[in-house]
Amino acid sequence: MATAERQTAAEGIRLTPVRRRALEILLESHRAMGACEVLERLSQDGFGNQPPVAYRALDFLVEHGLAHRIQRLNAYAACHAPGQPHAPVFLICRGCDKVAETGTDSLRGALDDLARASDFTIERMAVEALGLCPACRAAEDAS
Amino acid sequence: MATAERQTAAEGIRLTPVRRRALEILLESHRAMGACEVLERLSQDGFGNQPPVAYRALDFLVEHGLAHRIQRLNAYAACHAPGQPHAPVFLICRGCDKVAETGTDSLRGALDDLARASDFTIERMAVEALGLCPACRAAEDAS
DNA sequence: CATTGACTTGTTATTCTATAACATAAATAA
DNA sequence: TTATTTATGTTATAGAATAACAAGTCAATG
Repeated sequence: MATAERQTAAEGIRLTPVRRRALEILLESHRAMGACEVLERLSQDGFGNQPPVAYRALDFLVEHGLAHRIQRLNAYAACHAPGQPHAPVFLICRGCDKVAETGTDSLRGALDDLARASDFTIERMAVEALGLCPACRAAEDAS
Repeated sequence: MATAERQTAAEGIRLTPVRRRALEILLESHRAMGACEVLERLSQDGFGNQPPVAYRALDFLVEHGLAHRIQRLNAYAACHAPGQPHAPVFLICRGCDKVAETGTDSLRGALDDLARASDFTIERMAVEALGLCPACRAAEDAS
């Protein structure tokens, strides 16, 4: 959160009350949340209760690298390493729906090579893996 | 298409008329298509004209590796290398919406390493990169 | 201070995407 | 044949996202 404040201040963009609260909500939950879920929380705190309120705040966060959008789940999650450029990898558990964010330099390297080879300019990317986290795998093996 | 027939026959699954036609439609278009777009074509060919008709056929194709789902576009595209296991990478041009499917072994290696390190069982994954294809970049630079 | 212009928020309405649930029909197995 | 599974068609509904407009806020300039 402090990082987010520093970053927005440095870039001269405005972390307004709704946006700030939306980020806090994502950070507090420690998981990916749907826009409607975020909206519900926002409206409880006195902000508007129509979809655009949530979508605009979330879009802003994604736009400025403070949050990620998990396409597969139609959900959003706070970025755990804002500021520094990275090729985030999301490990999505189909058992409990938890999302872990990781990433490696070797992956980034492989992607950069690929972009060079195909002459494609990559501006933004996401790697989403669906599977089972250790806990859910254990549960499934047991049954 | 011939590959698809061989594969379904080998696996003992049924490539029924709707499914077959859906795959043909994807193959003919050489691009990613929305479910509704596919539905329209299917209904023109005498199949049902309600959403589930398209979604079921497309889900089947994705399930069996004959097509991919491009999350970012809410669209589907035929797989260009069905059968063999791969970590497909989609290069999505934000200018013309064309989608190129590539992939490298080094990428797959990096992802496998990641999965091992986090003890996460990856069952399925997709890498989607958004950016500009050579043609659209040239057009943008010119303006 | 007043006013301009850019940005932000709230609201209404609508569009697009996807699935649940059920009835019917076809294919496979016993 | 009969039973069982699998697939299709249809109705209805749920879920996700955006367009368009009105109103408010804010900083900067004259």
